[in-house]
Amino acid sequence: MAAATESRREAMTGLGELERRVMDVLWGSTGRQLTGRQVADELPDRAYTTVLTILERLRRKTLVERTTEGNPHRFAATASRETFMAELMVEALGSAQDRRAVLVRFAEVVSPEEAVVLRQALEDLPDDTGGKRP
Amino acid sequence: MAAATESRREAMTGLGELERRVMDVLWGSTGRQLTGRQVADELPDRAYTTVLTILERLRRKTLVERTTEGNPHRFAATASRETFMAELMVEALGSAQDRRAVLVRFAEVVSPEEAVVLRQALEDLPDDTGGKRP
DNA sequence: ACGGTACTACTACGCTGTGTAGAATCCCAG
DNA sequence: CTGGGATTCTACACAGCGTAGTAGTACCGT
Repeated sequence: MAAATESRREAMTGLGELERRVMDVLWGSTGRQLTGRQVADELPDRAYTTVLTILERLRRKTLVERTTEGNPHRFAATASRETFMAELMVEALGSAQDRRAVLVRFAEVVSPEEAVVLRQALEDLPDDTGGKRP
Repeated sequence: MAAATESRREAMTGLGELERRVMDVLWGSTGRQLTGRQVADELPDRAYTTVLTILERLRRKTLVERTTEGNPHRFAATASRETFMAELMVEALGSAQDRRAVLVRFAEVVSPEEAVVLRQALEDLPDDTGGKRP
């Protein structure tokens, strides 16, 4: 099989298909550290060594960390899925000059439900509500 | 020279370095349609044909559209930078199961100034504040 | 102590995407 | 109908991802 055919929708994360699946396993394990074997078992259609390679590459990308206590190394995601996604969003935002405009556009583009959630989340912030202007 | 060395920060957009520069030219031209020549002139360190190739690839990705009136084709971005970025953010959001959690995290992660902007943008929305349910 | 077993590390290869650009072709103006 | 720019075709190098074998290493049971 081939590799990167990610129609940019998937490329969003900057990860390949299998890389994402591996991260999903890690994220899905309630933050618990998993051995390479355990991760590989969740991906039965891939060879164990393949999964290990991916885990190592993910480690280089600082998405995964490894605890080397005893022999079976254990792997865990360095950030929760939510944090990762949120950071992704912030990065997208950050690469624009006019963040303001992007945010406005974003507010327009998200679904109404999400707008509500977001509004709520912003209100629940410990921070001030008042007139900050950059 | 080599190609994709985009440390995932840049890969965010799913675009390569030159592709992004080309988009920047297009976005920077106030939405005006530019000929391939004009775009290439903004990127003096690249060959004209190189720029044309990129433009064509961008067109395949539906990021750029071409108007074929007369001979000098004219190119323009299909969406504003802001819209593109905002869509990118939405995509990141959409690829998570728990959009709610991501949004909450996002609210926490953005800078206070941006939180304010976002809040404002959400309030300025023509939409209602209350309970929309599809 | 020795062999088996499991784990890790090293190495390699094919495919696709991006950057790069020359070559070939096309089309309009003069 | 000819020159010159514009457009399209074709090609190549290199990096990243998917894929996995092989080799090296540590541990465990007998």
